[in-house]
Amino acid sequence: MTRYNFKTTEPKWQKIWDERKAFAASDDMSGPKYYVLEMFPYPSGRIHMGHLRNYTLGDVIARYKRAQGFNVLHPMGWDAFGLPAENAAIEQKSHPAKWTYSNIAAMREQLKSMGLSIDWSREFATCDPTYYVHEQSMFIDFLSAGLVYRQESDVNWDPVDHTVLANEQVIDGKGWRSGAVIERRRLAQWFLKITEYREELLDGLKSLDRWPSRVRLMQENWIGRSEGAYVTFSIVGRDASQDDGAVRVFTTRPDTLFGASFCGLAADHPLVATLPDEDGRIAAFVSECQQLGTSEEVIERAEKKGLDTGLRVAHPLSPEIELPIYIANFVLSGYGTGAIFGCPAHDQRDLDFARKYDLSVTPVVVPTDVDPADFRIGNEAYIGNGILANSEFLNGLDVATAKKQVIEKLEATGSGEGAITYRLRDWGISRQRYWGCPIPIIHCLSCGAVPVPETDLPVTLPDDIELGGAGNPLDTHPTWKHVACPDCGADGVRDTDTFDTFIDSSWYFARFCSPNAEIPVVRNAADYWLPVDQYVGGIEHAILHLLYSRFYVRAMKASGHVGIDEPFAGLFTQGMVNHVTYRDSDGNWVQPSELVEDGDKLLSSVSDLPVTMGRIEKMSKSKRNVIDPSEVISAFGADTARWFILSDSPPERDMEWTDAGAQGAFRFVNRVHRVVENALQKLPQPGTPEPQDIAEGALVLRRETHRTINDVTIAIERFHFNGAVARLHEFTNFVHGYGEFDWALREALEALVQLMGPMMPHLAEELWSALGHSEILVESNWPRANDQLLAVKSVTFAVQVNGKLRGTIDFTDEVDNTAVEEAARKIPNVKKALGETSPRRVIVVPNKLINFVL
RNA sequence: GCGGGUGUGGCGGAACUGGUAGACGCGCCAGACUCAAAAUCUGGUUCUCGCAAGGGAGUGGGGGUUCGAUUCCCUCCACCCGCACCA
Repeated sequence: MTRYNFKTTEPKWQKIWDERKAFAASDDMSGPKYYVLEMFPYPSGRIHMGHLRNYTLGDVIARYKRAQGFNVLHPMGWDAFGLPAENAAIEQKSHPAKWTYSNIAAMREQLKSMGLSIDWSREFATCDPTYYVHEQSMFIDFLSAGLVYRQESDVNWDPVDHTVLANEQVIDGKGWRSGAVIERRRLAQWFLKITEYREELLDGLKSLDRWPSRVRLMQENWIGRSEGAYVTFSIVGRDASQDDGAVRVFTTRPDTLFGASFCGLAADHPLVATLPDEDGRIAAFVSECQQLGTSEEVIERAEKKGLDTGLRVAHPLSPEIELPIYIANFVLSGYGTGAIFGCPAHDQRDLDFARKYDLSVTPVVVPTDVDPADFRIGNEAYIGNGILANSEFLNGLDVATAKKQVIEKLEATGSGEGAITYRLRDWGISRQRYWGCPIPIIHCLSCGAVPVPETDLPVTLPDDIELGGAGNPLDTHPTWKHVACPDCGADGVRDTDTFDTFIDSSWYFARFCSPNAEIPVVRNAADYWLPVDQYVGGIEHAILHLLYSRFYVRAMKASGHVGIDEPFAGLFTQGMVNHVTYRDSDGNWVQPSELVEDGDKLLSSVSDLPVTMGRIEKMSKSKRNVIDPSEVISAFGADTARWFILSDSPPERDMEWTDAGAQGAFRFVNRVHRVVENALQKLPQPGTPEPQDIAEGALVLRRETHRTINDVTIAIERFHFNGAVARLHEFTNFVHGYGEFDWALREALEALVQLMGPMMPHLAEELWSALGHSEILVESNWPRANDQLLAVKSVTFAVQVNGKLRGTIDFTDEVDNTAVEEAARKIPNVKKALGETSPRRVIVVPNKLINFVL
């Protein structure tokens, strides 16, 4: 018997699959389809463990569904535009396209070595003009559908490099390359009206029952719908009919209006600029607020601070009450109106603020079981439900009714109205960068922004560019942007921005349905294949990519490109791949490959210093705890890598990559090969009919086989791949003990090989062929469990006294409750525990357990 | 700060709708084979008391519901993730 040689076997089967086009999705659209998609990779140059995990998970599903008889679409492409290519090009004095395409070639080879069941004939890269031409034409479609507009918006501007920076390129307020202090600049940019679909996007989440609930929740929070009211406070001593005569606030708690003790303005609220500021105190406070940063986290965590503007507003419903206006650092300018009224008794931030500035705290909602006269607010705001008090006409009402009535009153007096606001803002898609899809617009002095005519598409990127200089290469290119206006023929200028790369990934799944079509999407192909039945990817895309894509298909539907609302019917979010970290005694990170054993100590081969093991962390270059999947594949084979990544950890959770685990998987690969090879001579020919008489021992094996088929099938359906792996281990151990019962043994081994096929496709193919099959495994059908063999024959009852286990009894056939009780009482241990007393109750759970309650 | 998640042997983890906690793997221990090692095979492995039969404790801590709780409820602790344009 020969040892299994993955080095020759794996490429052999990859070649055979390739030659047979085994994974090409069929054009015959009559049968049931299944579209499996993993998030396509950014071509960084090498695959990492995250890819290995992602594509293994997707491949298990794809292979399983194919065996179940589905017409499976499982494509692969490249999210090929983006900033890293530009950075690499600058560093290597090369061109982003060259870098990108050579990375694609390298990564394609690596992915192929994993043995994925991918239809490579549909591959494309988003940086290819044959892809992005459709993006440009759809942008023009969206423009005519009224889903696009242009507006000034803030960007991070690097005054030294004359360039716009992404947020991640701004470190401590300075440009990452130039080190210059970053300015906020307003540039005219294109926006997609995602807010037009906010209700639908929110509503649609309810239908996505095969999405993780936390992703739905994150999107829900992101959209941030809140019901409340606008309330206008007129400024004492100013003309309320003028813009600067009143403060308009948004509140979700209009019921607490009588508990208001101040108004707060965001630092960049328009009113702030109109305030007299002789001593510069306001300017100083505003700049302090702006330095705080803009993220919600920072603002919410910061100490609540304010500055009294000296202005007073009148309470809209009792004008005799006057409230101070503060500029407050915890008021967000981008949300609501950028102004609030503060009700300290019922909002923690407002309470912290009121205590600091000694403002009044009047409770207006009192818990039902407390006398209003006794209700005091300490250091915690009361945000619960209750009955209104100290609130004139609202007194005695519950919160919901009070909200309704106060809104009616505000509307009647013209000082406010009920409203719904959202946190979601429109999607700014202009990027002042080279390596992206050019925005197909020509700016003309007399005609304005004119779309490039369909016949002139694509607008391609110029190749002769200078990267790394000052400014955007498209803008500084001598000729590229100068073109005639398509409408009037006068001198025009191209839009020199490119699309946000999230646009590229917002419709690629639709393109895979008809990847070579002259139009973006062929309707009947899209109608058949979409939506994606199972999408697999990282949780890091929970909001942006997934929300943009959900919006994008709605926009595509509005312009007739597709007929669906939701792009991804099922979503699976995988966990990260972690690894222990090592540091030497100087604190330098040490790679696993640099470790040397010295007795029971570890040394670094680089520094010769002792090494200690640190935390288990996400693989990252900076912590030097990266394991290269390609090295694993060349050392142990793809099947081992796949098997290990599927075993142990549930796929949605973070997993730890360990060398020992990989070794264990490798041992199992060889063990399965050995177990099957050893049995081969004992087996009857494939296809031998089931014998009439079957020995009791063979029946036991058959029952185990069919239970395994059942368990593994259910485990795969539920994405419990670690459970499927464990079950196959168990079954292999079981089969290994059998040396006879040849017909049943063949049945068992065939099931084993088929069940492990989605996970270890090469070994499974090899053994399937060794078992004498002429057709390849991927063309065989998934095994079916025989219900008769699944039926429970023997059962074990747990016997408890007062919930404590005192013994077990086995029955070879079904029994009734009295028989169980009778048998249970005979167990010596039980007898002892029961003593002379008769139990108060006897609880019997069929086929499970009997419990005597004393 | 707000929102969400996780917590089970030495380790990764299993346990379907409340029903024998620790499947399966790693590691470790013992044995077989071997001149020896590796590989392989067999058995054991939650802690604790006990020679044993058997008992006690045990799923982050505390409390509750129940005949019975890893599972449901309350509360506390620890760690992790998200919170605006980065792929």
